[in-house]
Amino acid sequence: MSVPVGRSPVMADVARLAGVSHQTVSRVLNGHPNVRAETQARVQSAIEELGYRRNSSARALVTRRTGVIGVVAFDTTHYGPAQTLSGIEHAARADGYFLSVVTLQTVTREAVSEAMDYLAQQSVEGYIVIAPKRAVVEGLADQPAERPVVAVEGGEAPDLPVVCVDQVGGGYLATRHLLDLGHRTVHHIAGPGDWLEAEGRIAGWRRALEEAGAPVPDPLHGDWRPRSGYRIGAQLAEEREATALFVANDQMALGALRALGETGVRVPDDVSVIGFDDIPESEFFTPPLTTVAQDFSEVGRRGIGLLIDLLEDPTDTVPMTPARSVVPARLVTRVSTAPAPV
Amino acid sequence: MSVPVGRSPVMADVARLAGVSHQTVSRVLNGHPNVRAETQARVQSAIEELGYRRNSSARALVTRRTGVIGVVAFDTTHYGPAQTLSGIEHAARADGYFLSVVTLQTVTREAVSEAMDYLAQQSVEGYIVIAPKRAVVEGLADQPAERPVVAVEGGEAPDLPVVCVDQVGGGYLATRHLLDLGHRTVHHIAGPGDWLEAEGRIAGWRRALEEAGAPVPDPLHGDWRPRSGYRIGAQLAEEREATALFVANDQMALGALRALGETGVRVPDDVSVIGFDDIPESEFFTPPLTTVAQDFSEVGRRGIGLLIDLLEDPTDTVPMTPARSVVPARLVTRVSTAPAPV
DNA sequence: GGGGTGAATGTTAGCGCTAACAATGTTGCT
DNA sequence: AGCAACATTGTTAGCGCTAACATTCACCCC
Repeated sequence: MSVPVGRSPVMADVARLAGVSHQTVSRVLNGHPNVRAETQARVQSAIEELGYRRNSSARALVTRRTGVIGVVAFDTTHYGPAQTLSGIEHAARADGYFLSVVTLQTVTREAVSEAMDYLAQQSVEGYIVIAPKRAVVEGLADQPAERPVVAVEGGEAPDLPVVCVDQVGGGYLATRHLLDLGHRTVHHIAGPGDWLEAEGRIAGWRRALEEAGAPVPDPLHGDWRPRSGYRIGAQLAEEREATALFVANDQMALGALRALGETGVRVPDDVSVIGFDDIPESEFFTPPLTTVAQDFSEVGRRGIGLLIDLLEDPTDTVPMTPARSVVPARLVTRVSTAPAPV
Repeated sequence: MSVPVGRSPVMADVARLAGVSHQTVSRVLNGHPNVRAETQARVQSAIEELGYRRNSSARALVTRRTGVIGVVAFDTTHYGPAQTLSGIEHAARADGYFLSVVTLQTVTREAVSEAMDYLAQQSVEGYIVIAPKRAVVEGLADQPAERPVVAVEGGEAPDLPVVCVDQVGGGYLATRHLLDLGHRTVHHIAGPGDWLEAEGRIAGWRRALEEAGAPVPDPLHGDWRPRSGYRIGAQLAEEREATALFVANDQMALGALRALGETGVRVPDDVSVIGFDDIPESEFFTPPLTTVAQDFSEVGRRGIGLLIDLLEDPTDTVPMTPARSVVPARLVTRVSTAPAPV
């Protein structure tokens, strides 16, 4: 008896040791109700004695379920995406699913569909795609869709279940905050044009300005990175016109802060600056940055929740209007914003 | 003919359409040499016509290979770990492996072994464990080790293949840089005591000081986060003793920079500050931070390389001295360090 | 006491694939 | 021509599991 050498134990080994059929072992493993408590205990201890572990491939082959969710992520060096991924991972594990992750260098339609193809090789049951660009979301909707897909940060994706942070609301919140402080208008350093998050934040900013009857300056587009914020910030500092600046993310805000500081523009005395994301560093910028926080973990959780609903839904029908879940943004007030100079 | 409805096509369907046996289809799929070009083309087009995709579970069942590598990561909200994960992911995909990731909230021995257990359910072929704490590495060495494990950032793990950045060298580099600028000694804000990276950086710092015959102040331990750097920085500013400060990561350096600035200590005129990590933000700190860069992607690549060697090594013997790969650190000079005040 | 009921267990048949072997056809060489 | 060697294809068995059905047994009720 004891532990067989040479190969790892299979169900039949456990069955033999426990003096039952392999099917009874299977029943114990799957929590089937009609097994005598005494039998169950015998099987259980045989499992432990042998260190038996069920072969997931064999199981998947017959159940036609792998329990694997494919995730297409990108650019996990940024705070937001990394946090979202982490939220997805925890939620998935809590529900007993495994995650297979592909991270993309470039966020294009082709790269995404290639990644999904790669994941399909592994028989994932469904996908979560972090889709921050319009082109990606549209490409996603075109896909043959053999398996459920949930888009995260997919803006107002028309035909796809989506979870996202309320970017428009966040942009509105930020702008409104500055207008409430008495600024005549608010300039905006935006993200790249094709990013949905950038679009949403612009929309919220514009709405707040229009609602208040304030002039709407042209938004200035950066590339999310500190350097672009620095460049645009330097330009604004030179023009000496803006008194309030809404920057579409904290990294660019950092660059802008630095450019302003270097040219002798005081923040917040001369210019108020507000960011977006609330990265851990922003509390310690010079000066500490007022910003808009997003609950990325919640986005991940809801994304997984939505996908699992789709996977386990017994009715095979796709609902007319795909589910849509919007997580609110939150204003975090620190030092970089102050009443307009008189 | 055409696409069968109701179920996805299997190898037999392709075989029928192409007029061959299913085994020939298998041979084409596996790139077996002895298949006539014409047959291969016929099979290929049948595959495309049906949209056939090989069932990975069935394949894994018979080959006993899942092609899945389990990754135990933690705290992917920090720059370094997130970057490392990304490097691992790209390298794995390039070699045709899939990644199943578990991220941990707490880095304890138990959490790691639980995570590995979870991954074992999915029949991963091997593990990459990001093991930044001594306890974790030791726990890893105790594991039954049914499958290969590679530790990343595991310091000088005794009995385990390890890939890590040369933390000692990096600490030495940073300290040496400050000593070369004429500072009498260098104070150190270290990471938490049980972190291997913190230990390594301390060791390098200490070696550089001792080598130069400089006094060795007590290292002050933070928790990697900006706030702790701020607290310790404020304390140092009050003491007015240090002229050179080596901070174990950029986030704490940011906090220290802020504390110094608030108390009127000028950087680098009064105090030089050097960080570690070279996060994207550090170039735009006030002032731009001199720091030590780590090539995380390279770490990920080497980690996967090592593991795959282990997986595909035909000899089953574990080498006497496990492989060990050390990636050098690199000094990035910016504005926050300057010659000692006279 | 007999038959119906349901709980507990066993037996059998695949899931879709690859490995091993068997059976062809094809070539080159004596 | 005839045979060996090899290239090409087909046939069969089985990986380890679960679903479906079959069997056994205890129990209950009229």
